Amino acid sequence: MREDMTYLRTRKLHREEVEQETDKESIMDGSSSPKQDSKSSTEPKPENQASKRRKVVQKTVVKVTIETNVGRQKSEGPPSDFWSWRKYGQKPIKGSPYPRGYYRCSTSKGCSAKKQVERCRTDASMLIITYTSSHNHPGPDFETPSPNQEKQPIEDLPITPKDEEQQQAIITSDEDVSEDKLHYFQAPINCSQDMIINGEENPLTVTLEKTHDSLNLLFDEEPLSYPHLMTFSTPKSEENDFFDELEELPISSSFTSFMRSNFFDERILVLPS
DNA sequence: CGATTTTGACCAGCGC
DNA sequence: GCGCTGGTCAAAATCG
Repeated sequence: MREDMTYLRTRKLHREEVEQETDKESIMDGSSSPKQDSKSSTEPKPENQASKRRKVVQKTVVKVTIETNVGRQKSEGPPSDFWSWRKYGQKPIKGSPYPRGYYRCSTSKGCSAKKQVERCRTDASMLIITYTSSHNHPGPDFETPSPNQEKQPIEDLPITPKDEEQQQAIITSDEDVSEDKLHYFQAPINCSQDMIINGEENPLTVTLEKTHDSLNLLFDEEPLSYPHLMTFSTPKSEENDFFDELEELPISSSFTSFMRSNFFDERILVLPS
C-alpha cells in the first residue's frame, strides 16, 4: 500500500522531471536525454508528425495467419520481418478478447519503428500486425551478427489449435493516415469469415490470389511506402533460412513462393537504384 | 549480468 | 467538460 503510493509518487515525479527536462531541452537545444521520442506529447516537434496526433502516423497493416504447430516454437510467427522487437506494452483492446502487444525495434537504439500485434477477434489464428514509423537503419543482418534474432511475439496470446495450417499475409499501407482511410483488403472484423467464404476446398489458394492481386494494386499505387514494410528485403542468407523454415511446412510452399516472387519483386521496384 | 518481458499507471486524443 | 480508450513509460520480474 505504502509502497504503492511511493511508487506512484516516484513515477509522477519522474514524469514531471522529464517534462521539465524536455522543456529545458527545448530551450537549451538539448544535449542529453536519451528518451528520444518517448513521450511525443512532451515534445511536439513538427519534425515528428506523430507527436500530437494519434492518427497522423505512417501505418502498415499486415494480417498473418499463423499455424499452431510452429506457434510456440522460437522461430514461430508471421513472416513479418527480420528485425528484433522489444515489447514495451500490452493492452486489452475493447471489443477484442485478445490483448494487443506493443513492440519497438530493438535492432537499433534510435530506431523509431514500432509495431502492434494483435489477434483477429474472430479468428485467433490470424494476427494483425500494424507497423508504425519506419526503420532508420539498415537491416538487422548488417547490424547484428547473430542470425537468430527474429523474435516473433505471439507467445502470450492464446493459440487455438487448428488443423489447417495456412499462412496469409495481407499488407496494407497508409501514409495519409486516418484510420478510416486504411484500406483493408478484408473487413477487419471478418477476417476469418472472409477466408471461409473465399474458398471451401482451397481457401488458401483463393485467398492468396486475392491477396496477390490486391498487393499488386497497392504496390502500384504506393511503391514508395514499402521500404519500411519490406523489412525482410535486406538479409540474403537469413531470408533463405526463413523461407526454408516456411517451406518445411506443408502449406507454406505456395505462400513462400508467393512471398518470394511478389515481395522481392516489388522490393526491386522500391529500391532507388 | 544484460536484455527482454510483464504489468500497472499515466497521459492525451476522441466521442458524447 | 467528462469519460473512455489507446499508446507509452518505467520499475520489477524473468530469461538466456
